Amino acid sequence: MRISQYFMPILRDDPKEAEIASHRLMLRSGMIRQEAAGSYSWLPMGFRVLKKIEQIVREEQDRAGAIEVLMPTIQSADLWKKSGRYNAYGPEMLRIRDRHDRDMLYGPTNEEMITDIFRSVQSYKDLPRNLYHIQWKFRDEVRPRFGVMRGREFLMKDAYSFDLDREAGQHSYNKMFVAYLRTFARMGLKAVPMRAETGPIGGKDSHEFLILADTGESEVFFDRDFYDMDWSNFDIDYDDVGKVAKLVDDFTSKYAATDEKHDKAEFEQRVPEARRLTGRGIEVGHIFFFGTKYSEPLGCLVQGPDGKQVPVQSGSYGIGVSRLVGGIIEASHDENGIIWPEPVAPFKLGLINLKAGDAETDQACEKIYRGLAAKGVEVLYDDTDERPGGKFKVMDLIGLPWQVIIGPRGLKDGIAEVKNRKTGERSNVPLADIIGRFSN
RNA sequence: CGGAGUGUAGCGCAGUCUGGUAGCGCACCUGCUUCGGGAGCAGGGGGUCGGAGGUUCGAAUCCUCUCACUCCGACCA
Repeated sequence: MRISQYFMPILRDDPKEAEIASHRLMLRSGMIRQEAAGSYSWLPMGFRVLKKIEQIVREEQDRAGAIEVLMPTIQSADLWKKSGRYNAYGPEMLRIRDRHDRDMLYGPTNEEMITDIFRSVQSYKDLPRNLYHIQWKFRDEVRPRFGVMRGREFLMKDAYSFDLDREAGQHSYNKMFVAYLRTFARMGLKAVPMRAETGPIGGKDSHEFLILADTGESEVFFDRDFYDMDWSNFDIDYDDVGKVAKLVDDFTSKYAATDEKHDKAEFEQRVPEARRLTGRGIEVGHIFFFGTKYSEPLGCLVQGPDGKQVPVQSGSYGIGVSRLVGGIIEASHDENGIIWPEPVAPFKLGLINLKAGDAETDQACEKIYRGLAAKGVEVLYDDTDERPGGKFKVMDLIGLPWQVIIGPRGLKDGIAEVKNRKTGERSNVPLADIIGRFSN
């Protein structure tokens, strides 16, 4: 993409309303634009990141055997009245009337709807199943803040598992647990699973996945061992019940809790002082096992091998996709701007033409730009006639993992400068080697 | 929902107390000089002053109502 043809409204100054780093940087780098309290338009740069994250989530859900569907944002209130949550949910739920005066709502979640969908299944032979979708939700928060980290409208992946009995349900829960470890690790995050309150959704088993960031909403206490574990390689056979359970055990046997669940005495007893870590965390995922909480009232029954009808056992599994965009920035930025982990970066590298309009420089840049594009490398090419200083600032701000800098000075010797955004490391690379270096 | 604020050009702000031609910086456009970490000079464009009503010869400014947004607290993926 050529910046001269792109839409990337960079703000030179900090917008006054943005208090935290991710919000400030997302506005400055032209990723988002606020439309109302807690609701944002995703501009090209932000949208690219959102889609990358969404795709990683999708791939890991699929890998774990979940099946993608898409349910509407606007739901009929009927199902919610049946489950009892229409009254229980409170003003967070945005209630709407259609032209026939029917009660509708903008879905804050989809347990009722998916359970109703699943009622068509009659036999245990069609279990287990796990259905998920990635859809916009709306929760009318009293006080939205922190940009996309706590908006009212947000993109969420929610999955729902259906099993015949508690034991099978546990395996479904464990599979999602492992899928979450993989998902966050692929984004360059260490999201620590912590035992959680089950909250209004209810249920027995529940874990939250939190990433560490100073601006996190809750205080967290955990064992340093988490950081020494292998977060990169959970290549696992999801059908191997024992191995999946073992991995979950490994990650849940160590102490980790948010302030809500924190038990000081237990923490001090189980974790040696040298390994005790405290900090703040941002919740990016939450999984529940809630059994028959919805299947019973909504009549989602299947016939077991013994011919008896039983309500299915369910769990639900959420990931805050749009929140992750902010969360990743909170976990990865410096005073100059964003530092994107490569798997979610909007572009892999930024190509800077230091002297646009100069025939030789233009030609060298053009050759590299086309060469990389031909190899499928995502390049943002700054072909504008801005001054070098401004280009450097903007490129650091938007945080692409690599910068390739080409100007007359290096061109004399046939070299380009390659800069790593994260480490700041620079090296001179012969022009002829650039394309090879960045093609996979 | 309690408390505190703010709405004036794309962004950041002054002007409001004390009514009298709507300003400044950045950004933007034109030209010239510059050109490896946010350049200089000259010229220029852009505003229903959040909205409605009122007072007045005259309202960004005073009065009434209203809407939106931000921050702190309680609450949350």
